Amino acid sequence: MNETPAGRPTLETVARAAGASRATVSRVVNGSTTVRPDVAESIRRAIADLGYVPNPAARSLVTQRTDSIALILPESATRVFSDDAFFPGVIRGVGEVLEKADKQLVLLLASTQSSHDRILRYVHGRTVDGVVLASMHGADTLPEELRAAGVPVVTSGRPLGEATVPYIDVEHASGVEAAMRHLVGLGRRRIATIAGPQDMVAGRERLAGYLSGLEALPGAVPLVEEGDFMRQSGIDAMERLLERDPDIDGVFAASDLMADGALRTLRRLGRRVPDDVAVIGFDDVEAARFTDPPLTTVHQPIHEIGTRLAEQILRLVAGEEVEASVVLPTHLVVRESA
Amino acid sequence: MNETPAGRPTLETVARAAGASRATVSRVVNGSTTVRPDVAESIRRAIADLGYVPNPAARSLVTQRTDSIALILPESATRVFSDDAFFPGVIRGVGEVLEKADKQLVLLLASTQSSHDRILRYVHGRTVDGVVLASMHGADTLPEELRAAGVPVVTSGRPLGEATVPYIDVEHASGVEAAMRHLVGLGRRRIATIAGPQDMVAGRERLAGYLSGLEALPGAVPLVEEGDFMRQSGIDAMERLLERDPDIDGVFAASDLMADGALRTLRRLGRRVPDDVAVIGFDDVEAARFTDPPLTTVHQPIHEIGTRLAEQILRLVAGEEVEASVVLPTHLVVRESA
DNA sequence: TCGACTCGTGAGAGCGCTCTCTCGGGTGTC
DNA sequence: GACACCCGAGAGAGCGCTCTCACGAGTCGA
Repeated sequence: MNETPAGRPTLETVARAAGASRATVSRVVNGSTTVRPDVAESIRRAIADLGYVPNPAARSLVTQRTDSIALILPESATRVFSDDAFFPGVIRGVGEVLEKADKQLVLLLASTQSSHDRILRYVHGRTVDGVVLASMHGADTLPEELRAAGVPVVTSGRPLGEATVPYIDVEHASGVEAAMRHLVGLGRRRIATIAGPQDMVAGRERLAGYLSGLEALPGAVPLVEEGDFMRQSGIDAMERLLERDPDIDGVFAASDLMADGALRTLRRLGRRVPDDVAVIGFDDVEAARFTDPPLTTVHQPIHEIGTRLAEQILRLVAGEEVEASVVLPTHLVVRESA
Repeated sequence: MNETPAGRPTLETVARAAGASRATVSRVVNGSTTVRPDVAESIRRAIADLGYVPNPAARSLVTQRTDSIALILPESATRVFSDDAFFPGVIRGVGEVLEKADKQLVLLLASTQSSHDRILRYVHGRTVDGVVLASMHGADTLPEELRAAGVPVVTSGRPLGEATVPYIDVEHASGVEAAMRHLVGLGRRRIATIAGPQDMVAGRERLAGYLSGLEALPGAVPLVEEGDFMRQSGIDAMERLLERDPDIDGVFAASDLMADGALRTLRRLGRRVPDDVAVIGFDDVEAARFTDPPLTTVHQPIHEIGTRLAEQILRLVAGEEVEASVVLPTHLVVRESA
């Protein structure tokens, strides 16, 4: 009935227009070198003329690949993790690398319950070739389940408990230790910490860094209050800390936001920073340059976490081996608060 | 050779296991009601036993749907637009609604040049059923091109120039006017503004709101410096403003970040806020509660922008009509800076 | 000059699903 | 009791692509 189908051109359409077979057109589309140059050229022209674009569904049906990677963000991460900057930073890093590799980024926001199943369905349905899992809280079973499903997985942040999948993380403890050395070097002797949530590895390791850094001070007792990485919790924790010991002269906060909160409490209670109390944060988010005074903090390479995550998952998807873990360096950025 | 294929179960596998035909299993999977209950039940059991999950590629090959929606974020938006909070906020809103509708969210980060083509390829390849376009700079041609490609599109923020696709935006001008009334009501007479980029509608309309709000002050001359929505530009713009007129007693900044920057400059130059100079921002991001003093600002419903975007694109994809535009209300949140 | 290769190309199967069409058998009507 | 009807279920085509296999033509050595 219809000689010229109205819809999108298919391989068949292109083949007819170029006077070649579907197979040869497919070869050209996929960059095979075994096609005679002039034939390839006329096929390319036909593709351009017709505006042909391969149908990815048809392609993945046969190749069993989808050329897309899922990035799973726990709901909490979308607003909590240390700072909002973490989330966009990682996404951009991942996106950048995936774009170069011509892979799609499928975003799965894991809001609690139901999403767990939904994610597993996606993965079992092979909607994606691989999964990047960002900053898990607690001992989430998702990494393990995904691994069991036979899908390549990389996580951001070492999982609590035994690590069963490759991960990318940063040197939490050594970064904090550098911060502690800096405080001690400034002559601070009563150093407290505002720790992060202890159900996250980042929270735990930064606390561990504080404790080990404290060993440089013989006889010093740990002074710890826990926050949730957000600003308000830093404000509150600093109050509790000062109640417990009014003579604190140094504070390490496990996130910049909490450090900023601490700064506010200190200012409100009449302490001068850094004169009376030196404060160091962790993350080095944009806002750290704008606190009052500008925040000395432990820098972590957020963007690189994203690019590394993407690189690893691409290698796994390609069937290559990857290191069980990549731990990126952190370093102290000295500004005015310490 | 192999009676029991090792791979994932297909409809065929399930059909054999349940003693039914592929068609009937398909009916059950897709919730058709015309299947005898006992048959449906045994099929469901077979599905559960085998862990069957439909292959989305095969499905979209025949249905011509992909059940996924692209969210396109210009590179700049991922770090600039008003505040980082905007980006995650919109994503979460969009993701939330799409998840409920069982659609996938495909994130396309449009980093300048090449991505333009890549996006068009995606869309022409029908990798997605619809597109949500976030906060375009300038007179981007993308909305128009997408529309021409016959793909449902919704944009966030009214595009500059003629709007050819449905959009979601907020009441910039009237929100700013409320802010201006507030300043005038406080007795301020020399009111300046730190405007946003004038190649973005948000920047223009907020400036328009300032100008129209200024009309309540007979004889008042507009005092405008332009920023880029970021904090540093607010710091700088406020300096220029004070050079031009040291007696400024009110400032409207087109973003909270710029307002925070202005606050810093004012403090540094010895102005008291709000006593000497009252300051109002726009956005009502989290950080606005923590500026010094806490920022009076125009609230915009970031999360709702996301949910509305998703709702509209879902309706378009479903073939329904949608309003050419949805403009969400803004309102003034009075804190201490004005 | 002939057989053995290589190289470019086409034919055709089949990926897993949906959906139309068809058909058998049960029900209802007069 | 005969006919029309409806409902549940199966057969089979086909979505657009990749990839194996086969084949014809050209190349080369003996």
